[in-house]
Amino acid sequence: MVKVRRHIPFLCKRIPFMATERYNPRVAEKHWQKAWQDAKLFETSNDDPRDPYYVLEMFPYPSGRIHMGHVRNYALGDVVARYKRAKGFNVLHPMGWDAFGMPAENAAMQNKVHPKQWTYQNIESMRSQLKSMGLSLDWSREFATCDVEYYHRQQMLFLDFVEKGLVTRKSSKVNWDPEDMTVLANEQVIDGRGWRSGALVEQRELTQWFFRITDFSDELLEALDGLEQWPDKVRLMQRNWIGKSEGMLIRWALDSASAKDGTSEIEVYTTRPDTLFGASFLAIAADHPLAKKAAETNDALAQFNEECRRAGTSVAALETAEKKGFDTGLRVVHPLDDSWSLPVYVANFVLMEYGTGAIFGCPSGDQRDLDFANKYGLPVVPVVMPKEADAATFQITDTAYVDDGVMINSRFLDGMTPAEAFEAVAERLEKQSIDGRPQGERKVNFRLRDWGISRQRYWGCPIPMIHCDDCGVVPVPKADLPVKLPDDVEFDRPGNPLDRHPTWRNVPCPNCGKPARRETDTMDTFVDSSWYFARFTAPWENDPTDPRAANHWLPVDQYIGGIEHAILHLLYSRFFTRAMKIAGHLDVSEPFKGLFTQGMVVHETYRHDGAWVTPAEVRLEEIDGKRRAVLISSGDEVEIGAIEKMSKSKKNVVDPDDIIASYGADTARWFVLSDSPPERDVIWTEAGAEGAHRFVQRVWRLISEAADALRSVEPVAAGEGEALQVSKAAHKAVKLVGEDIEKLGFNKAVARLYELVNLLSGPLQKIAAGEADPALIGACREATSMLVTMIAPMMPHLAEECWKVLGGEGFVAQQPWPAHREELIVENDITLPVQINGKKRGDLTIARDADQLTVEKAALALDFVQAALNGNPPKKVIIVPQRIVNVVA
RNA sequence: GCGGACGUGGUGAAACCGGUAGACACAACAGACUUAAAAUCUGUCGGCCCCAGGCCGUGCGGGUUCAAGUCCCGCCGUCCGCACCA
Repeated sequence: MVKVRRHIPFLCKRIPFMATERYNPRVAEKHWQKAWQDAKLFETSNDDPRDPYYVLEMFPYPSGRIHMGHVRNYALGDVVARYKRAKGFNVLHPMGWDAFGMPAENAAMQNKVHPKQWTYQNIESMRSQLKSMGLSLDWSREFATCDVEYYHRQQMLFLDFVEKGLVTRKSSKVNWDPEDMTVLANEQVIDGRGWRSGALVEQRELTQWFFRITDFSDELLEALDGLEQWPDKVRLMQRNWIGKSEGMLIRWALDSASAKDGTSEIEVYTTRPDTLFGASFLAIAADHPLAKKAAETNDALAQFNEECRRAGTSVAALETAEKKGFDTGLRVVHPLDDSWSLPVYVANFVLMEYGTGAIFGCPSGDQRDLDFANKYGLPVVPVVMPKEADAATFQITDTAYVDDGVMINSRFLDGMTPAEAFEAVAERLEKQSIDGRPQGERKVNFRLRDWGISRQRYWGCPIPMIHCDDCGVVPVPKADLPVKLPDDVEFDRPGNPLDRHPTWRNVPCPNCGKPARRETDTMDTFVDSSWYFARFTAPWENDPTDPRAANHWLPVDQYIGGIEHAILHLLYSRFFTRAMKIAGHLDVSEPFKGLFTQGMVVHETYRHDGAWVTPAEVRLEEIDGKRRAVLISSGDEVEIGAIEKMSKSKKNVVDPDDIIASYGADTARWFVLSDSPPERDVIWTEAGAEGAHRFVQRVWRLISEAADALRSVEPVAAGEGEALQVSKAAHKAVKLVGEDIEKLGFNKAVARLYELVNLLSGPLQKIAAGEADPALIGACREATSMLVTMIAPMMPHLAEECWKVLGGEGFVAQQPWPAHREELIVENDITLPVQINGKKRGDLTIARDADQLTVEKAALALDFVQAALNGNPPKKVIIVPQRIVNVVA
């Protein structure tokens, strides 16, 4: 038995089917999209008196084509937007383009296209792709972040932030490619080498612009508690990212032999002062001033420091690398015992950016320190042990003990808990002094660093500052904004074309008029996406926002996007909103009230002769229950690989254009909403898409064939018989589907709609055949109206088509969500499962309002209960009202 | 390395606050219709057995409970983020 399925079936062959034609999405979808546009149905007024509701999906990067991830993201948001409109809200649902960034410059280098041209062309084609999805977007508010009109306002905001002291300049490290003479992004560094040149990448210090997000560390952390409509995991990720810790700064004196020219101590930050007696070394970052100084007279150390700098700037690279250290030869004196001295190492896992760039290592209490100590033969003294362990024999060899317990080998701390020991050490060190200052002080530390926004690239928002030899760094006067990107640039050489632009760079100083130079760094693209949601509320304004409009719409009621943005984008936007508030552009602190993070779209991978093959080149067969894949062109068998995130490199991509062209947008939307819960990954399968499409056709067939009979009758809920079952099912579905959509449980809403259609199919076929009584027709008239209104947020074109054939007025997109009647939903009798000793043995059907005693009596009278009890009284009868009966025999 | 998640039939999943495990769909199989195919419709569909019944079953091993997919402890596996990709 061989079954063959083509990936994309062609539905052009029209098959006559009883009275009606097959639904043709290609015609219907275009028609309704135009009709909505002509009626300006989704253009939103800021003055509408209804309650506002702001739905926003993360705007796309214009890579050129939409992918299935976009389809899923925007389908989810569109359901919410259309549903909320039906619930009577004035909905704002805008769209724009996150249009600055590296790919445009890469394209410029590779294909000799100007980034601007490349970007705007991509936007053109992606806009028409998005429009083919039938999204209820207000396109009149559209903008791209690379529009001068947008980045002009971003420059205004930047200057406001400078004025409010929210911007600073300081030195920070970048990946430097010595061959291409250019700064590389982390993703451009592969195994420590530049992706293009292959040269070993170095770390270089550059003076760069920063937003002072760390001024808000505590505020951003505390306010997370108020974000109740955010996923817990995102709040937790942000909490960990901000990384508040309560610890101590401890000053360690260098011993007399080590101290030289002004440096007499090393300041260390620790969260575990309680483990001080377990210390066996100090470790400092390669960029620590002392490491640099020591390297001046120690070539081997200088070389080691260089090696650390080559490791790249990403934390992941540092931490996964083998832990290495280099003994500086310096020694420090233990703060609680001046006869005890410890060695000072430079270590590759200590970061200058965190704390003081120096740590003390307690090998018994930290796995990393233990590995380090074992490698370099340093002592390991256990200082915390589990409560029940024996201090005399407790030892640490390969695994550090990191849990709570009792202090040992720690002199005056012995017997205390670590928390008590923390206090004891803190009190002592606060009183001790070194060089006239306390040796230790309590300090709250954050892992969060200031936000470096300088990028040495062309395709970004120019930072509106001017460098003057006499006046220093001077802001561009607001009247001179925008600082426009020059169009006449070349990408024939690596590096930032703004740096070598002959005229753009040279300007008179706005202060003194002498020749000066523009800042040639542009802003991180995260800046662009940190306030676009506010700009959407009044994109026509000359100022960055119209505060009235911003306060009317913000915070965004429902924000939807990928989990990959859980930390940076969302944290930066939260900071930006606060900064804009300080600058008077709006009066809210949090940008997003509700957040939803959707999963990815994944697909099977296929390989042939070691090369990846696209799904479109493959035919799937099933022979004797075994799935196999063959190349359409040659018939060769193809290896079916793992299911992975759709990516160009693995070629496991499905082009939404192809899907929409063959099945229509409604099928694509329905598919991505079905089956998988939206927060989880969804596997795109061709069979699943066909199944979704069959449902589209089925709904159309059932409704259009019965439409003639339905059109002329009044919708009315029935009181008895088969018609009552129809009414009950419809009213119940209205209630449950609404609840599911409110909770963003779209897969469950879809399942309930399938259920309703399954139930309606018999009666509707009867009506089409002219065999139904008036009560059934009336009930079905109401039920189909309800069904069509309910599928409208998900499959808007099909719904309009059905609405029309049923003789509905106007657009279904403007219909209110149906109201259900509670009395049709409540059942008089309920069926309770009856368990004996926790195992289900049967059911009990009884009046809904029966009291506990009645239920117990009825349950005990059941024959299988009697049989199980065998004449004995039950030990216990547990009745959970409306849920279950459990008889313990 | 650190941080976060996830794991239920052949597959995607559902199961509210600890209360009928597998709703709904995909795939598969059987039948109806058809000259045939497609489409459509009907039925079966976790495993095992002594099959009107029963036993086992939610990654693995323990525990709490009248009752565990759900709570607790310990493992195993998969995926995501880590500050210049967006």
